[in-house]
Amino acid sequence: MYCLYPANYSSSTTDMEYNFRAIEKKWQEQWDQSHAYRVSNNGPKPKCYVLDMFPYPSGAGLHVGHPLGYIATDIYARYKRLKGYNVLHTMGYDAFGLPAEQYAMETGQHPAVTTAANMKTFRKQLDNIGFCYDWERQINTSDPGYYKWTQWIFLQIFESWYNRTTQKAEPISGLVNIFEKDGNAGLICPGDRTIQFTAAQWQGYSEKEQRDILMQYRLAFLAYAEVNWCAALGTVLANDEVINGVSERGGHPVVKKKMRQWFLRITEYANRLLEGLETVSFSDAMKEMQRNWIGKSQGAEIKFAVKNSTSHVDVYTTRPDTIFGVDFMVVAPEHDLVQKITTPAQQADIDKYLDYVKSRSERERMADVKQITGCFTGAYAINPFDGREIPVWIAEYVLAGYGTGAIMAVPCGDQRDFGFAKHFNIPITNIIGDAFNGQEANPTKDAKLQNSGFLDGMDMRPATDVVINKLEALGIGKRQINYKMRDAGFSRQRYWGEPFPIIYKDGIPYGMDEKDLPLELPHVENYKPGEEGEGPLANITDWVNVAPGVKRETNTMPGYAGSSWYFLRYMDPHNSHTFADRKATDYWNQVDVYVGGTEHAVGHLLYSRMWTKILFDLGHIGFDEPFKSLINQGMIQGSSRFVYRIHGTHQFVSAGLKDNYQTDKLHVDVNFVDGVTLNTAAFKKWKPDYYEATFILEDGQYICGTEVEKMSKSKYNTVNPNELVEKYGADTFRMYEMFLGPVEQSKPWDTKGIEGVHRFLKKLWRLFADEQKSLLVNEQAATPEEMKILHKTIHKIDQDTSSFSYNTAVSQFMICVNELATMRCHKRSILEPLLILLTPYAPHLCEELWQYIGNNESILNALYPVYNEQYTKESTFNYPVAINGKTRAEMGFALDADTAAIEKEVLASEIVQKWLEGNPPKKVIIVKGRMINVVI
RNA sequence: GCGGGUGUGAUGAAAUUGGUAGACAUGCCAGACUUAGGAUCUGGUGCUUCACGGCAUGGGGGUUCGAGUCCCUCCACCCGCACCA
Repeated sequence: MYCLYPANYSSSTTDMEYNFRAIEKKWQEQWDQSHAYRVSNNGPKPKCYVLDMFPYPSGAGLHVGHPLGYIATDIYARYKRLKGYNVLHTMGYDAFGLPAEQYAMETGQHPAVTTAANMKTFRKQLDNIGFCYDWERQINTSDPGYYKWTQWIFLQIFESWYNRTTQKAEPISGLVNIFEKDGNAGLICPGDRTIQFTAAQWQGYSEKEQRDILMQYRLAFLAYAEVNWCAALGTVLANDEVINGVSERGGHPVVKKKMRQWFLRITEYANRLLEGLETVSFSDAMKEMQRNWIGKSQGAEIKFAVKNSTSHVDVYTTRPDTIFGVDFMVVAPEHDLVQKITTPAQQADIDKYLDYVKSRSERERMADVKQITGCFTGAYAINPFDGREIPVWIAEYVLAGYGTGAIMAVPCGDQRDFGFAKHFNIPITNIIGDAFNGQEANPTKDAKLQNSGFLDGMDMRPATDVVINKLEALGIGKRQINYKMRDAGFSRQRYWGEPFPIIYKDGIPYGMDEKDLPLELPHVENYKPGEEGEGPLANITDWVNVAPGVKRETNTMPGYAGSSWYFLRYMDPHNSHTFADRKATDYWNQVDVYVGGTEHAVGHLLYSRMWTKILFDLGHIGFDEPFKSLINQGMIQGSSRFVYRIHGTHQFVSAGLKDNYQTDKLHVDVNFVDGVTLNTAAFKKWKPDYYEATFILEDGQYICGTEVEKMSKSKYNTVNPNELVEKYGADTFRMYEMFLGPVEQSKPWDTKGIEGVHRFLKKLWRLFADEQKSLLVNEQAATPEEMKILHKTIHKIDQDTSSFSYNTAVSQFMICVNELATMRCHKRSILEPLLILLTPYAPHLCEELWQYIGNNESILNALYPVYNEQYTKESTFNYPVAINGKTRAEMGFALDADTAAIEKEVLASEIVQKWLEGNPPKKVIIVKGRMINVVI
């Protein structure tokens, strides 16, 4: 357990010890009353927008991992304020989501009720830590006043198409105008490339036919896609709820089922999302992840005729140069073509294989590379260049959603194709001569082609173009840019999400009238799914059926709907006329610094970037990238503790002795463990099961096993920030979280070191006041040494704070206070600037001392001290003197000393003479102000 | 499988970005003050050696006067993979 201080509940802050509880309470109340964190949407100061990824308000509350990023941004926001900026710093809740609904199913409590309660808990925990959020701007995505605008934006997307010529989203009404005049000539339909019609044809279409075509162009559109269908539960499951092919709850089988669902056509934005990365400052790793997700590749689409059939197999390949090495084709099992080309003789085998694939998750299909599966369709494709017959297979490793859902397999050049060919005894054609050894594929691009018809003898790289040109000339293929990214599924068969502002008239979807928004989520009595896997809303018939033949959409939007634009709502959160006033969005513009975890690298960040681009294209905002810079906080992991129970008994054996027994490993609450030593008395009282526990000790103690895992309630390794704030105060807690290490780095939580930070704050306090003598601060002039440490500190803190290097900033504060304490410096001219520097980190303590030494204005608005180099300049440097790179001595020289003079003195020194052993040095390297190296 | 990240004392980490490895803390050891210490202060603390010295930044190799930092290669762990948010 933690060591305990005597409870220090005095409400007075005039006694001269560091009474953090009273101080923090006092200033939090005062700042609240004075609206110290209220921010206006204008003013003469430059703006700065500092944003945290807002949390999902889970029932478990905050643990110490959550505030890591929040503290970092809070320090930054306070720092920028002291530097003279108008800082927008806000917090809210991403309050729609699956856990609340699951909880509702288990307990019958309405998600709105539990969510409100959770938000209250979060707020209390956040307040405890002393953040400078403007809480008047708090938002909640499940509030109708908020999701009204989520629905409104959805309608904008629904009523838009992506004009590939102008490269932006435009209103669908403009597209209709074009169709009426010219048909869709030159406007490739993104939903179905085969759609072609003239103006006359368009005008002849029925409304349904016209709207069906428009749907293929819309940026929010309906299409069929597979979901995880659990027949036993009668519901669609999230990937999270499926474990090894069965439902998490109940262990029932889960299969794929096609359902009509909403999608966002994010693929139209693929290229802009890629290019936009050049304009933002995200880490290289983050950009790399987004690039890989978008997955742009260049290659060719090739049409292969199928023998004795009118069908053809379209494949996408990045390596058209290897076309003579194609030994088989693989079509995705769910591809429409499969049923058309399978021969009667193979039908039974194919059906069996399709059943198998239905039970496999996409992840399993891609990850299980050792287990090669597939099935021959009986059909043969024809190589257009040499007429070779190529067997067509289906295999789970080819996914329908990528490219054309079919590949040409070149075993000598692709390892997976190679493995497949070996496994099914398909003969391998070698088109790269010696570069292929027959043992493994060689994916080289730098070989000379052989066995390749008209390409024989050609290098692979130029051959690519030759093949594509020929394909295009023959009209059986074309150059094609492809993206791995798929359109984003936007439907959930769930209750607790935004209802779609869509009604179906005779099955045709229409957007609702803006003036009827928000379409509020109706109250339901239970959360059971509707028929055929529809969401619970389908059961509320009088809500669904608006009028005869007029029905509402019963799906709801996914979690990322509300979070794709929330940063805009903070700018103008109470506006009831628009999602955010254009003046406000123009003023605040992009988020200057956005902080959150890497787990959002490809989901949330890509979606919000897309929404921003759409709103920009449609003229609603003036910028097309939401986040100017992004910092990824590391994950705080939990350090779990384990006890070992001898199988079938109540006896627990210490970790060092466990191998002598057959034991069960059980999590134990980390709060019962000091380091690795178990508090056996507390453990026995933990659960009734353990009341009769007995222990086999080593050296008189019970030692626990340890493991680093995700911090989670179920693993009993969570640490609640409230308890630490209670014991040490918010200022200590804030600084300790920062002192742990770089914000970007993941690390397991360990409470042990928090004492050191607390001691530091107490030591700082004693520079100002003392139990016996009370106020110590005096008006004496500072010495050069004192000015030197002060200005060194200003320099380092300013730099580190602006670059989010908070761990090293905290150590600099410690170094500074240690030195000042040694010098017994109590001078106002030194301590006052130091307090301002520290304010972003420990605001309560700094405000208290600031007022204590006679300031009347709040330190929150003080002026940041300015570094003056003149106080830190050194005239001499203590050079490390190395022999062959190994430091052997130190010698001091003036920084402006002559190199030759230094060399002479170094060579003459006793230690260097000793190592030289009378020989002349081979070389002497002198780096001014750095080091000296003598090579012998 | 693919993609991204991390690896330095007993522990969290630092290292002016190729220049004294281990700053600052925690822990531990010794001491001072003290009725007391859970306050405070002082000193010590990578490993090894009596010492001179030698060895140390996940393993192996390389470039360099000089490598934690750059290059090659191998290993271990963590995170994500499209319906958790």
